Formats: sequence, structure tokens, C-alpha cells
Amino acid sequence: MADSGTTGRNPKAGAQRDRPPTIRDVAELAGVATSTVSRALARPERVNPRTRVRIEEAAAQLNYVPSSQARGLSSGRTNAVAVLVPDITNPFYFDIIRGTQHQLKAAGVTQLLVDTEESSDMELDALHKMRKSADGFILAASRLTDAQLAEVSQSQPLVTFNRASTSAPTVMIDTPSAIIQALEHLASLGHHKVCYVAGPPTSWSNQMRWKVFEEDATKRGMEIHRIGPYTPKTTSGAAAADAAVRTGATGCIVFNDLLAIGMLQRLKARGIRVPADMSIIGSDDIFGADFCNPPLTTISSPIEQAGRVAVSMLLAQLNPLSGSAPRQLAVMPTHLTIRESTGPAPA
Amino acid sequence: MADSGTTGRNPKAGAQRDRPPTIRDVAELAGVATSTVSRALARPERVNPRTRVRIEEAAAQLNYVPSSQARGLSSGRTNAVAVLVPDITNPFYFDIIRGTQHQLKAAGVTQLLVDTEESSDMELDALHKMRKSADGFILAASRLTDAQLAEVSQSQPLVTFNRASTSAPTVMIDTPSAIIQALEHLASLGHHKVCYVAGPPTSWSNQMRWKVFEEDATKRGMEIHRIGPYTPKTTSGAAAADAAVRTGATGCIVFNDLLAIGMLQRLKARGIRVPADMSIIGSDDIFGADFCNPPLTTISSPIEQAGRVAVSMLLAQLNPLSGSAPRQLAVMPTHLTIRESTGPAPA
DNA sequence: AACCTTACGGCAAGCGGTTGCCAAAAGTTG
DNA sequence: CAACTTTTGGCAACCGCTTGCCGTAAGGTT
Repeated sequence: MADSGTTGRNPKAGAQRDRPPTIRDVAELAGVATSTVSRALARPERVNPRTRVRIEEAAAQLNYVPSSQARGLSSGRTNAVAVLVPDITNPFYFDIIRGTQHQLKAAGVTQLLVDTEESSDMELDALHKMRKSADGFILAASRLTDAQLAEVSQSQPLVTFNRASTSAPTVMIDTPSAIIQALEHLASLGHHKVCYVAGPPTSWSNQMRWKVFEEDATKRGMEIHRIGPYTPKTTSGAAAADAAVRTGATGCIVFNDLLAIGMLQRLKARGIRVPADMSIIGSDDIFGADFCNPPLTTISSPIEQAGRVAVSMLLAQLNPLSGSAPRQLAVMPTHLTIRESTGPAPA
Repeated sequence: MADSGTTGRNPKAGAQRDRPPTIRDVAELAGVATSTVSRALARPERVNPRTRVRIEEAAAQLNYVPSSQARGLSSGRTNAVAVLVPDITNPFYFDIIRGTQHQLKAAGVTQLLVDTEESSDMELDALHKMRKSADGFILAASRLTDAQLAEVSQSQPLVTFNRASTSAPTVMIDTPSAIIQALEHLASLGHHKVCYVAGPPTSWSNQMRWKVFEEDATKRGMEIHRIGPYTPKTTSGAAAADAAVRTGATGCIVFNDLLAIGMLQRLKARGIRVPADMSIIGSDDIFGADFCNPPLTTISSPIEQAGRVAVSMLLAQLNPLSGSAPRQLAVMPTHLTIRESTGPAPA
């Protein structure tokens, strides 16, 4: 009836006070080999129901938690996914982080959050340094070049968000449609002179937005302006607002809400009325867009859901299911949320 | 001159295409034992400068990145810290996450972000499940009871934020001072009937705020009301606003900005003017507090810095420096940021 | 020159799991 | 009931890195 042979440890009730129990302790208590415990936990069908129950009870009694480290070492998987965002300061990314966090947690995977500070070097660096500590990556608004992206995606599973890529699965926001809706809205309010307020030049979505803007506005015969680039923060809004006013445009489509809100503040300070004198359309519908002053008309998209989808796609890539090939592209729908920052063009 | 003996691998230029290089590959290339490589990387002074250089070059050439998993397994440290927040949805926590993220990254430690969904069970669970995968924990606004906290803090290093604890190092916000300042502000504007709009009952800071509010307002001879609890989200603002109006109070101190902003929206919808009819003071000075309508008077505190401090305290606990005992308590200063949601009491 | 320190680097035993391989046990079948 | 198949569980070799212990060569002392 030896209750604990080799080690001097005594796995008695709770066993909370000792050094954390290992798989060996469980095996001992259940009277089986460690390999059996391992199997009972990982592939239950591989072991006899009776022994399995015994093992589970032992594990529960010892309050056993497998070490993800050790598991990772031998299995080669970390059960963690890194999420890289350009700027953790930006509420937009919070939404996506929420989405990934949620879905990742549901899958029992740990989220490693990384702020790349809008720098492609940091991004590359993180990708490199963490290749051993994460099973896959989600690149939000990646600043990488196509070539870099292609290379990286070859050596590790990843999915990009808001950054088209031919080499990796991507979830995108339907920007073209969004811009067209926005322009349509402006047109229907009688605006003829429109301005695009640009964000970071390295941002793919910025390029995309401008491209569609230019095309569509031209098609409509509008007078087009473009100002920027601006860093996408409220603090850049003042400069952007001043520049926008100077173009003579009556309607602006702004790279993102942060910038747009900054502009709103400046315009108010300068006594320029929104929307009476100028209409502003933001993008992303971030937290705050609904209660700023005036509430911001903006391009909405289910960002949080986009995060979830990105995770699903990555997970599908990591655990290739039987049958269907994983989805390579998801496009999130957009719609224009019309609030009070847009109105009829001044006479 | 055997250039690669045992394994068939050929560590030639780049070696990017092979399976990732291990410490063994580096050792082989540099012509030393793996232990030496390990030391050269961890405690450079422990090896001869010449060999160290050789090793570093080898590592660089192979593009070697140590496996944090393996490192953790043998050293018993994970080089990761888990940050537990009650609600990742709440901008307030974003600020603290930013702070921890920043400081953690500076220390080369990975941040594991966990959303405990305002549940003490989930919190306990995470604490338990992750004890092997994190070296320490930062508990933001922990929902744990004192007893739980005491127990947990015994088995693993942690620091609490915005949750007093005698058992663990804590960083707090100087709530008493803040509430007193707020009340003083209200008093100076002629308000006599004040109302505290409560947040989650399990929130320590909520209890604290109420306690100080009650004390100080009583001392000033004000008429005191209390409504709530409300979930700290903008969506609860409507109910809170209606209830607040009903109390007849002319000045409200609200658990947090989220709730306060929600109230602002409702009051506006109901045609109740802020601050002409009612003054509102929020707490936290979150993103958006400055551009809501009207801009919110609120209790500000360097939240992001609090996150950094929390990390420092935790790190100090993990690597006990020679000399001084680590700090057990940090109190972040607060000040009242007066914007436009407070004004003279109605006549 | 003989002796003692020190600094440096190697050996090997783990850390806590996973997994391929194999033998014993249990279940089938004619 | 023997021969055969399928389950079930144990053995042991790793996974990649750290670290205590120890031998050796280099430098310092009288």
C-alpha cells in the first residue's frame, strides 16, 4: 500500500501547498504510466474509459494543470497566437483585439499581444523573435511590403487583417463599397468639392481608400482634393482641419475616426460649423464616434467580428480539417452610419 | 574538420530553410559545448570575451532565436506576465494595458492578456490555469475577496491595481482625494444635493468612492443620494440618468466615465441641460471624455503610468534586487479635470 | 620553480510532457 | 480451444535549454 514511492512528496488531500503536481504525480496516484496520463488527457478515446476516469479523478484531486511549456517543447506547438497591431493606442485595434481575444479564448489558445508601433521593422522583428513562441500570427494592418509578407507567410502560418495579400489568408473590410457609399451620401447632399484626408502612407487601406475615392469621385465629376498624410490620431486633427478648410472642399472623407474627431474639435474651436459649413465622414466607427460633438457620420464595419474571423481562419490553417480547404479571403461588409457630422452642402 | 558530425544537417549560410537552429547548432558552429552557448547568452561575463564573440557570431549567422519554451522548462521561468482585466471592452483598462504592455516590452517580457469578464470565478480560474505559464500576475480591479486574494498571493507573485490588499503589492489611485476634490468643486458651484451613481458592488474602488463620498458630503452638510448599482457601460447611462433626475440632486458623481457619458446622452435626449440643470462628474478620464458632449468634467489619474508602475513592482518582486525591499504600495495622484459638464447649481 | 587561485568550458542530469514502438491483455472467430 | 486481431498501457527516447559540479589551463605568489 505504498502511497508514494520514489519521491518523498505526499500527494495528500488538496496537495495545494507542495510544488505543483506533475504528470508523474498523477500517474503515480492513478497507478499508471505517465504516457497513459498524457493520452488520457489528450486523446481520451485512446484509453480505456475506466482507467481514464481513474486518471481524471487523480488529476482533479491533485489539482493538476499540465505545463503548457513542457507540452509545447515536445509537441512543437505552443497553443498561443500572436496578434500584431500597429498601435495599441488606437481604439480601432482594440475592437479587433477584443474579437481575437474572444475567439482565441474560446479555442483555448493564448493571445500574445504585440504593439509594433507602426514600424515594419518591429513587425518583422516580432515575427522573427516569436516564431518559436506562437503557432501563428495575426497581422492587423500590417506595414510589411508585399515581398516581406510573402516571405514571412511562407515560414509561418499567419492571416492578415486589412492588408491584402496574395500569399496569406486575409480578412478585409469592404473599403471600396464603403467609400462609394460615403461619396454617394455626400453627392446626395449636394456636395461637389470633396477632400480625402489621408492617413499613413504605408497603410494599405489608406492607399486603397484614396484609390477608390479618386476613381469614384472623378466618375461623379466632383472636384477632388487630397491632403495629408497625417498620423491617425486626434492630435493631428487640427492640422488636417485647417488644411481641409483651405482646399475649399465642403465634404471630407477622413482616413479614420480618430483623425476625424480631431478635426471636429478644431473646426468647432475655429467656429466652423459641422455640418452646416463642412461635412465630415470618418471611418471605423470607433468607440466615441457616437458621442462626439457632433456625432460622427462614419463607415461602420463589424471589426470585432473581423477579429473573430481572422482567428478562425488562422486556426483552420493550424489544424487542417479534413475536407474543405481553409478560406483564403473574408470580406467584411460595411455600411455608412449616418449621424450628425454630415449635412447639405452650403449654398 | 568534420563540419557537422552527428546530425545530417548542414548549417550553411542563412540556414533559413531548415528546421530552426537550436542551441546545439550554434555550439557546433562555434566549436563549443551547448552549455557554453547558453552561458554566453545568459551571463556574458561568465565566458571569455573571445569565445563569446565567436558564439555571438555563430548565433547571428544561424539566425538563432532561443526557444522560450525550452528555456522556461528548464529554468522554471516563463518570461511572461499575465494581466487580468475585468472587461477588455472598457477603455479604462485599455489605458492600463497600454502601460503594462509598454513596460513589459521594455523588460523583454511577454504580456498575456486575459479578460475575466467581471467574474471572480474566471479570475480564479485564470490564476490557476496560468500559474505555469506566467511568472506573475497583474490583477486590475480584481473582483476577488480579501481571503481569495490573500491565498492566491501566497502561491504566486502578483500585484493588484485599484484593489487594496494587505497581502500583495498594490498600486492604487488616490480615490479619497479625488472624491473630495470633486465634492469641493460641486460645493463651490453651489450644489447642495448630490448623488453618487454606483458601479459594480464587487468593485473595491466603487465601495471606496461611496465611502468617501458619504463621509465628505455629510461633513459638508449636503443632501446625499445614492443610486445604482449600474454596470459600468454607456448603455446603463439612460437608467442612471433617469434615476438621478428623480432624486432631485443637482450634481452627480458617477462611478466612471463610461456611465457618465451614457448619462450625458440620455440627459441630452430628455432635454435636460448639462450643466445648467445638472452637473456631472465622471471618473477615469478615459478616451472620449474630452470630446463628448458636453466634454466631461472628470477625475483624472495617470492610468497608463499606473500600469507601468504595476509592472515595475511585479518585476521587482520577481527579481529581488539586492538591498531595498520592493515597494508594497504606490498611490497615483489624481486631479479633477474640469471641462463643461459641471457648472453652477440651478437657482 | 613549485604551488595556489581563478577563470573558463564541458559533462550530464534534469525540466514536464509527448509519442513511436512494442508487449500484454482482451476480444473474435472458425 | 487455438490462432488471430484489436485494445490498452508501458518503455524510453526525445523536445531545446539550463545549471550544478568538476577538470583544466592560465595567471599570480613567494
